[in-house]
Amino acid sequence: MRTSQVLIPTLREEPVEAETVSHKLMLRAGLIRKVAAGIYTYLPLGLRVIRKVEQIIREEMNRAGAQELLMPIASPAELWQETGRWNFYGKELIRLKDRHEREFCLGPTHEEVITDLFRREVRSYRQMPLNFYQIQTKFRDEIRPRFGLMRGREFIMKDAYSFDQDEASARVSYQKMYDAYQRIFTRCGLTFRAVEADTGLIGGSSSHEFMVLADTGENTIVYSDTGTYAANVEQAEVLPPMEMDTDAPRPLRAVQTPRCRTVEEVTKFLNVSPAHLVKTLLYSTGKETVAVLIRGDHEANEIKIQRLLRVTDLELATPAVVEQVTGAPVGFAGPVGLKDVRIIADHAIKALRNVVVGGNQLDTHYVDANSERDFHVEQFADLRSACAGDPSPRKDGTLKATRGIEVGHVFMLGTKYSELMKASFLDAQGKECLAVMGCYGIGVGRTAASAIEQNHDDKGIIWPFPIAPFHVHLLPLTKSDQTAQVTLQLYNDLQAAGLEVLWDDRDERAGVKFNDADLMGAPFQVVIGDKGLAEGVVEVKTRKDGVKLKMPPAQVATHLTRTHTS
RNA sequence: CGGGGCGUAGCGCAGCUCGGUAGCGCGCCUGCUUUGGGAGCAGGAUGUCGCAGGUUCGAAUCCUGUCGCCCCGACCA
Repeated sequence: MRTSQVLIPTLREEPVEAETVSHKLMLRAGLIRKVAAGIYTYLPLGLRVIRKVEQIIREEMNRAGAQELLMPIASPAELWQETGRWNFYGKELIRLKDRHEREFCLGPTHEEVITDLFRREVRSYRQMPLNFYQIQTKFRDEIRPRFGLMRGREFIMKDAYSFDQDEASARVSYQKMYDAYQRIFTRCGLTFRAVEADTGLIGGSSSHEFMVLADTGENTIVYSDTGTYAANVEQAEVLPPMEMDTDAPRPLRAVQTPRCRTVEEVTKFLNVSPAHLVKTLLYSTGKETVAVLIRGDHEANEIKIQRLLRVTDLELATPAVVEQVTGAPVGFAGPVGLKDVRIIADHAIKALRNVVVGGNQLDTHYVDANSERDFHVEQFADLRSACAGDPSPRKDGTLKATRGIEVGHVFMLGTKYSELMKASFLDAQGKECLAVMGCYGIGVGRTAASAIEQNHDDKGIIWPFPIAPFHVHLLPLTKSDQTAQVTLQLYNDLQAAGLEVLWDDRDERAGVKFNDADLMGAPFQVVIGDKGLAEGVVEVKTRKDGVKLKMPPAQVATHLTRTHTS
């Protein structure tokens, strides 16, 4: 393709609206343009990348035995009411009414629609297992869209849904998708890791997220330094402490801690380590207020707390509630003498002796508090997030932490949707059974953006070959007949060799062409100019390492096909 | 939704305190020169100053409202 015949509006300056590398570069390299918050147009170059990622996904999904179909973007409210998600999904679901006042939503995901299809069309175990997928635009009215394609409100997703006769078979389907995902992200040139993830209130036995390792990731993952364990911190299990404090209990004392509210302030003032302070977090569940005790240097994990309490709604109590419950302003809550509130605690608390806790009174804390003697904990459980340095829950090493971008998620759904929507089939014994389901998502745009996060330098994008919008960027620098002739010849030769070629035929100076080519990030650049042609050569530059090779034009096609496959 | 910030030419910004002809750089158009890492000179085009009210002889500037966007926290591919 010739640059003069395609819209590639590169930007010289950094767009102010963009924060992350991938967002900046996607705008600067002319891949996308914003239409509204979290809603983008894919320009020709960006669309080529999207299509490449889609094609890789399509090939691997087909290879794994999934069949492609395409469901509608708009779906009727009734289906969503059947599963209760019409209400549960809340404001994230974009709703609309047709001319007859009938309610619809724009699909954020398609469990309802696919389950409806299954129950209408599938009768017998002989038709199973089944796995359907689609690559389609989704709408989620995100609270805060950001980072360009990383978190859009409208985005392209590959979603797949499997239907099996039983758990064992469902696990096979799940594993097939897991393996397909490994191949997909590997082919996209990403460094990633599959981690155990939260199964949330949906339940089910397994869930894995595929995390692209990048500092700009919105998730934290932990993994064993010597073993295979890896999980999202939200999910990662924390083992109960191995060793107990052996100090003899000292008598409880109240001390004045003027203007000390935070863990940092209190521990600094009292000169104790945060590991010997217990913070008391008050949570409202909608039904009651619960006190959660967490060691000062640990982080409460609200998902774990929700799971233990079996609630879907969990929020830190408002200052008014805190004051009502503790009789003191925020910052001085403690378990000692706390009335009418259940107290639950993280495992780590059990091991502690003589700790600092809030005094339930302004500017007051207790020191040398001990559980059972001074306060009663109803239940100890794993309630905190894992952190670097914790032992791996598989006992296969010590955990390390890193940031990740979630590009894919595979999920065992069990019978949640088949039960609610009565998606059943007849087994070999003629018995009616519920389909065991799985669902599997990949963010297409997010995958492309992640590739940029992992592959760029200060000049621009460095596309992995399989998803590059073009493989070769032809840069004729001079206007001689010879240059024109060689360029045209190369353009034809390289395309004949199966390479996708972008030909910068603009009347621009060398510097402009070089900079734009580096920005757009094709894996190879071929520079044609009178200087080289005088010696009978053109220059082949590899974007990744900047290495330049001189060779006769006739050798370029062979050289490139050999290089990129090696 | 809570907190912070911003809306002035295609892009990046100044002007706003203290009301009085709307500016700068880049880009764009024309011409000449230049041509291997973001050229030089000359000429030119481009704005309902986010929108709606109000105050005023007069509003980009002051007041009120509203919409949009960005950043920090709870969701997710």
